[in-house]
Amino acid sequence: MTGNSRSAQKEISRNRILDVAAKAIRRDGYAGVGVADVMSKAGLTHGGFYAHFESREMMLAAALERAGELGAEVLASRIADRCANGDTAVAALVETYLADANLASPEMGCPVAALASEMPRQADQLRDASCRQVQGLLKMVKAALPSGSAAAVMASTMVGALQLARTLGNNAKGKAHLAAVRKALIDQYDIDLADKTRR
Amino acid sequence: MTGNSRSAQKEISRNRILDVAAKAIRRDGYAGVGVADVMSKAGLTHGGFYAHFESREMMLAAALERAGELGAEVLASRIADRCANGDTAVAALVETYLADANLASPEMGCPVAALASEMPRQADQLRDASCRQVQGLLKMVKAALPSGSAAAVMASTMVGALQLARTLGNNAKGKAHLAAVRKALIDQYDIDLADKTRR
DNA sequence: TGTACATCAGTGAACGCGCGTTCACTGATGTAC
DNA sequence: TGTACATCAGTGAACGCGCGTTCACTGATGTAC
Repeated sequence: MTGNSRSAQKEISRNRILDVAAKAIRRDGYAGVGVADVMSKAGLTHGGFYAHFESREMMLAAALERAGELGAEVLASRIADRCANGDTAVAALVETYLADANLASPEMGCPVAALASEMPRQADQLRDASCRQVQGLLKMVKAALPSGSAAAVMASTMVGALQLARTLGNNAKGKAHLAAVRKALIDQYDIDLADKTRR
Repeated sequence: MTGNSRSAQKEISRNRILDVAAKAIRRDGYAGVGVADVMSKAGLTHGGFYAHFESREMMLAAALERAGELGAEVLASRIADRCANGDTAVAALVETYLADANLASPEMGCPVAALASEMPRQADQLRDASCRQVQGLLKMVKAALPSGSAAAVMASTMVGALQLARTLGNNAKGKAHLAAVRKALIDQYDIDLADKTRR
């Protein structure tokens, strides 16, 4: 039976582990996340880990997927709010993805921005999962753009901008970088639209 | 005396270690680089490491600096070649930084692209060194752009594009991503220049 | 110039610690009769 | 309904391994006389 209170409890535990891990990988990177730490933050002991996951790597892949879902949810709802307030889709996307608040809390944000430079180095399963996250991000950006063709640039710019800003620091330097990129992207899209109108 | 053959030999060793490490961090990330591995690839045993560096982290910081120098050299010479062949500065930068060849060999390329998502997580010394690399990249990009203001976007885009492409893989998907970004960036700068002429 | 001594780059064994993984066990939940 | 047994999520100790770091030692190079 699948509706057991035992198996229901187990699934609750698994979900708690994944929520903890989804934050952990974005905050500390794949390499910074340990089995014992995740388990203890989920209120469990490390011994039980392998009842939930085949290996640490499988857990990381599942955590990445979870992080992608959570990140996309947050992003989508904030973008919807901004659009409801009159922003264009592009402006809403840029202002949300590159918000100053994301400097301080990578663990709540986009896993691609948090992990991109580690992604190409992972073993098959985790690497494939990472690749899917990138494709998901590209798809999401494509949906927000007037012309689909520029999605590769827009996604690359946003991911890169967040990473560079985070490296510069959660301070004036980092914020100035984000602000410059936000402004340039939005201005550029205004010009693009104007351009198209002119032609 | 500093001109000793002993101390000269030591400096040669230190340089060999740094060259090895500068490649290693770009290929395997900070987290993937071990003291023993670097030393053995430099033709030494691990015991001698601490005669050259105070700690693993100090070595990583020095290796990052070395990687930045080497990466900038390679970049500058290829850009100069392209400019000599008639490319604009922007086109030369974009085509060089986002060349397909960089997909396969991060260990020869820009350390910021190879390490950006790990950078914000490092301890003080390494983090500061990482920050300086980002600033160096921004400066370099600024020098190649017609209007300095867009350097933040251009640098972010190039770093992000290379990371996303590497995650997509050294295959058709990754190459298509790079090609899309190259084309869009160069087209955009043509438009920008035309725009400025018009006004 | 030659000899005795000092220096020091590099060696290789050992250390301690953290981490992924395993496993015997526990006790609460579910099942059979 | 109650009792005996089976299941299984989670516990906690132990394992083996890798890695950063330390240290006594070696042998080649440099110095003093």
